[in-house]
Amino acid sequence: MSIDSVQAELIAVLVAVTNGDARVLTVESGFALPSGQLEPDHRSLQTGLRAWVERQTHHPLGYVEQLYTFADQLRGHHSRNVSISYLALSREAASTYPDASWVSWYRYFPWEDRRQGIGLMQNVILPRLLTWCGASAERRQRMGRLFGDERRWNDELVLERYEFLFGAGLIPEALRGQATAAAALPGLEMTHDHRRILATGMARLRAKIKYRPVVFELLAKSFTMLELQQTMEALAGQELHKPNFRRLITQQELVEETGEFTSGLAGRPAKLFRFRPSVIEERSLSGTKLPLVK
Amino acid sequence: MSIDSVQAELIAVLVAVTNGDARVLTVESGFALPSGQLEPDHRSLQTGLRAWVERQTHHPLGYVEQLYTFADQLRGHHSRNVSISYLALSREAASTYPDASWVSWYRYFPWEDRRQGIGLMQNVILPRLLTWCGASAERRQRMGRLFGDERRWNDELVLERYEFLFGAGLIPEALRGQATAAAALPGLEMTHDHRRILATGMARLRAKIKYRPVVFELLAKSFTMLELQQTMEALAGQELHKPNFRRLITQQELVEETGEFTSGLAGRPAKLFRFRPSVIEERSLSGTKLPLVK
DNA sequence: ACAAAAGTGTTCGTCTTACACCCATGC
DNA sequence: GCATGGGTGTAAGACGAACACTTTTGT
Repeated sequence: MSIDSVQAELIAVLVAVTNGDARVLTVESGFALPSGQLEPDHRSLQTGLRAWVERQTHHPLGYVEQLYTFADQLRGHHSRNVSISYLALSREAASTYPDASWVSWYRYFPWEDRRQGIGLMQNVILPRLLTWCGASAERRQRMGRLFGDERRWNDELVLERYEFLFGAGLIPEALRGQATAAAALPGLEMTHDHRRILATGMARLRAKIKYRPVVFELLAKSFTMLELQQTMEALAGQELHKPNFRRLITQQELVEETGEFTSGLAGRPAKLFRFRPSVIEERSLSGTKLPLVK
Repeated sequence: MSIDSVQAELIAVLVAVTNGDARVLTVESGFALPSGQLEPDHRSLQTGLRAWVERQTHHPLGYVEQLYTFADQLRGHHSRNVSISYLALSREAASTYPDASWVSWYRYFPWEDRRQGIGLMQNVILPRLLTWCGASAERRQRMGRLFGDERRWNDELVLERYEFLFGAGLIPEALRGQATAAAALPGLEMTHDHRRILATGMARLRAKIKYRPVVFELLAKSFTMLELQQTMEALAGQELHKPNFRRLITQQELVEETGEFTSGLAGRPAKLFRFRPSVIEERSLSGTKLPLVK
């Protein structure tokens, strides 16, 4: 039972939604997620991450949640790198530090955005997956469950879909060090397994918004129903049924009217709402619900 | 950006269900969860845990899932201990290694078992919590949501309830190093924050069985509907409505008849079922549902 | 015969989904 | 007037919970 020398690193999936666009904070021109070494004066992992991100972005972090921990074995050494990844919600800050940029997460996962139709899916991805499946009934079945069927698309399977595509050799990260450079799918590449970590964060957030009122961390203090809906849609990558969305939100008494209205835009002025702070506690114990597509 | 010296430790919440009793593997006479140092020859954390538990219990591990990672700051040192906790499902093995024992998890959390009535809750816990709440409406409200109300008890809030009791000073672990030794609640103590880790594992498992068919990791190859139901009840700490339970399970086509029957017991012989292996994949993507109480 | 457990049918009410429609503003 | 977005009512249907009842064994 030898005692191992280990380094601990924090990796953040920091999400904001701006203009109906779900974005992550990246470094190295979008090629990496921000990460940093755990420092000895941090009392806990969470405070360590918080301090570190706030120093970088000059913006207070809202919700923070641990995602996953994994260990890389450093070749040749008896040393090891433990990476602890976090999901954090924020709003896009004016002053991000140099070299950092907010990038739409759908640039890394174009197939996860179904709001503008599913042409990419049907014309590019499905055909290539089908050839990879070949005669294997098992592969076809799993493919059907992950990707198929317009109706009953499960938005939470981001990671599973990524790993399926990875296994099918359609993800550049999977091909590193291999000669077979099969043409990759549309979608930006990332260093190491950062794209996998991002997929984990997306999946977690898509699941989370359905039973905890974390969306409000992504919105301004007051907002219209449409803004709220479009934020949800940006995260889910799907359109929602407007009338039912309104009802669901109001029924749950998550929000209250501010008394103000929007103006100057097309259409009838919309009521402005604010989040009822008293429900932060409550809802975390019961659950928030969403209507299904369109 | 100083590089920190870190040790990594694995902690397991290893669960089995035997005779309608949900149990965890413990060491030190039930005072600690099994844990071990991460060794350099483990390729990943998961395989490290797997190898380590299988060596200890001589039983193959079924389902394994990461729970949470936290860091202790070692006083006086510039050194740090990173603990990575796991939930693992197994069946009780004949040969566990010396000093290890399976203990019902309700011995640590008696209030989480509502199958034999809720006398403890009503007679001991609620009165003491009420005095602690005093006039604070906020505390009372939160208490009501976590503990109250017979009807609409949420079985997944194991950790939240533990932390509420912790905050109320009713958990011995909270009082260490303090003079005020208020009489603690029934329920075994554990070292460090192992009881909190166990609570995390219980909560995760109670949530998991509702949307992934992991229960089958805990059962023999063939089983009756009643055995399946009692296993679920042991985990949930609640009784389920028998006729509806049957229907829900059969409707979902999770199981198939083996053709065999039980015999020798009281009552009408029961059909034996086996889990349909083909659904391991499927269900992990859709979901399993359960009826509510009694 | 009776207790104990297995197993089935059906009703009632709620929640989800979808459709249809009216309202208020800018151009 | 008409396009755009805001907002409400309601009916069809799926699903969950509860109740009543029949069947098959051991003692």
